[in-house]
Amino acid sequence: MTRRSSSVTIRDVAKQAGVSIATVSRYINQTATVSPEVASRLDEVLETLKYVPHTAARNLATQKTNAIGLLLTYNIYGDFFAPMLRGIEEVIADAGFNLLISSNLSRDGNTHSPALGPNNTDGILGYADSLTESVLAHFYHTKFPVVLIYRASPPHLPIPCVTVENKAASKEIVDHLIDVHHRRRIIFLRGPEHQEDSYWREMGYRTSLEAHNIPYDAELVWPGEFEREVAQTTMIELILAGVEFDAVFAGDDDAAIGVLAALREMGKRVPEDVSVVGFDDQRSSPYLTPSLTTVRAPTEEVGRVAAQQIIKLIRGGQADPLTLLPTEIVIRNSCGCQSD
Amino acid sequence: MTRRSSSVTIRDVAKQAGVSIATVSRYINQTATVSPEVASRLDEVLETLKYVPHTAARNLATQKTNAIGLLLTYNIYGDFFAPMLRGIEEVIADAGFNLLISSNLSRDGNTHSPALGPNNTDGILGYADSLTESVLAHFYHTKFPVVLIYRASPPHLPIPCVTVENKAASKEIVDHLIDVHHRRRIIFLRGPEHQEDSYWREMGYRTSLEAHNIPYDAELVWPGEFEREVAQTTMIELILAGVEFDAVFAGDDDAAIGVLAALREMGKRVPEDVSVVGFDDQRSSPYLTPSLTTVRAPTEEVGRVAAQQIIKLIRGGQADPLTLLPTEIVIRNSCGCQSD
DNA sequence: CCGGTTACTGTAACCGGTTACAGTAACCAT
DNA sequence: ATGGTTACTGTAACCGGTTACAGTAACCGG
Repeated sequence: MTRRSSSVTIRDVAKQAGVSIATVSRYINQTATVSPEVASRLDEVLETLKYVPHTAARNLATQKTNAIGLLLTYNIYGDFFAPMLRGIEEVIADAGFNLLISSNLSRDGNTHSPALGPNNTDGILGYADSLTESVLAHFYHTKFPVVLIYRASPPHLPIPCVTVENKAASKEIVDHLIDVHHRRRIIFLRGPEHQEDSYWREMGYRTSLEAHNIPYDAELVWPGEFEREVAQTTMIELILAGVEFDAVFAGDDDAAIGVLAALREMGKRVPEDVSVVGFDDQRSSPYLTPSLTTVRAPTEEVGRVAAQQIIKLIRGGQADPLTLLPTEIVIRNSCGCQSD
Repeated sequence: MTRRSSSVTIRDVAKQAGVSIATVSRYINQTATVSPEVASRLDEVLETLKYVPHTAARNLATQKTNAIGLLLTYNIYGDFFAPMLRGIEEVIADAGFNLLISSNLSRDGNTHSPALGPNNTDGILGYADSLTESVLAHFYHTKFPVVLIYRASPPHLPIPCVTVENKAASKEIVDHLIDVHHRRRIIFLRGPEHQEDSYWREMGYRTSLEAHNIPYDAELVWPGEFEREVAQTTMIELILAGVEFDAVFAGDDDAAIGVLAALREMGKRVPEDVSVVGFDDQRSSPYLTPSLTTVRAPTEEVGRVAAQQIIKLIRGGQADPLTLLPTEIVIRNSCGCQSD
């Protein structure tokens, strides 16, 4: 066939304007000055021909892709995902990069290499456990820019990461339950095992108990998996089993919704009989009944910061080893307070 | 400098294996058979060298990018976004494409050409009004594959689109209000002007009224903008203005949340005094008080279908001019029914 | 033994840009 | 006039793949 692509190339422009392709390239990229006459002639030709440089050709020549990859895990549910993406997209677009997204559930099973990497991106953002440790190690040793989101870097791989402060806010919200509402038997619903957020939230919970001389009681800590249904059935079982408690720290807001449903179902009043608190401050949390006391995580900011970090790295700079974004507790009614 | 990129190229592989680069290429792409000895030698070399073909080079040579673009508008809030993306990503990944995302809020203001187009994607998915009509026309005439999501194609541009059935379900839910709950003065809260979903939902509302011989009353139709706050203040004003009504079709679930808040604030009971229904069935809708009667839109399916269509187009096939995904009303308590 | 397949392989010309290097002309100071 | 700048421009060699075309050897039927 040898049919050239129908698109207009730099040579077409050069011919039309009566200059060499090098001049066209230089003018377009502003990498050298061009005589005024040539400039205006080029302006005109570029306009009439509607020339757009071919990305692949440019990438090949410059050895840059101008794209940043975002690696996701399959479980992109949840409210927090859209804001995170917005944060990322915003700064990436402003910096003139494109965003490439891939989730690692790809059909090729567990090929150790992800769909995004050095050959099609200038750097990648790895969400949670979307990257295995071995891939991470490989990227690290080849100095390929990577920033981790919602995940700490593995032991011997000092890869920059950005996530939110879980422990302090968890302690604070449990403190609130104890200090303000005099709760002492507080159930904690864990997230998925080996999940970092979950781990640190539990640490916050334990730290608060310790600080108040309340012994840790294994009978009060159960799986909630950050999921509504799981939390709901767990709570129902606990109640049926006769476990005594006066408050629930649900792990996250999704689980809190399940807890609320379970308590209503079992005839317990919130917040009179039991206080309930969550973590995340989802969009719907203010509108639950009662409105949910929880912890606000600056999700969009996480995205923004992560994007800034990877861009800094790509530009040859240093990134911060660890960015822990502050969280704040937001008091509503489910704990027993009377907010507006 | 002339420093070659550190990455291993097809020539390195060829040299190591003692064959020509053409042979390596053919083996990798399975475009021709290769003798068994060469094959096994290549397997080995590929493995030890960890060769990964350079995407840009391949794109340049084949004139394909193997990527699909998704154009977004700035307002990617909302629950519906994550599922839509999941649907898209799922089928795109399965088909071996990459997903490129860009929102059109880019700093270069309203440059008429979007960041994603023929030079860096094989086809694009345009969400809502992310593409201007003139760009759409240009793509259409150059036969560049485009599929529209949540938007109908403009008059003279038969571009495939996939969206959700709004009118029938809206009529059905208003029918329910009238037939089952004997409501007659039903407020409708419009979405943003010129928004297609909003238009068809209003058509459904009107059609239902007509079918029941209830005259359309302009006093009952007000802006809700699909936003919580707007809906809430609108409702409060209406009540203060003394408008009589016994039901509200909120336009969408977000607005319904605002309506619920306004009614509570003004001392009206739902559903005893007024029935409230929404549209979308957001994740939180079952957990509102009372649980929200609404319409379920198959958002993830929209993403999947759109992705399938664009892939079909890219592969040279025909796409369906219009895919209208069915919606279904889901009855809960806010209308007055007693669901579980 | 010979012509025609079949199976495989290599050479070299692309794809569409960027950029090192060399060259030209104009200008300036000596 | 001479040499040294400065300002601009063109030639051609890349970047790392794909693929048309040509070539070779082995095999097969007559």
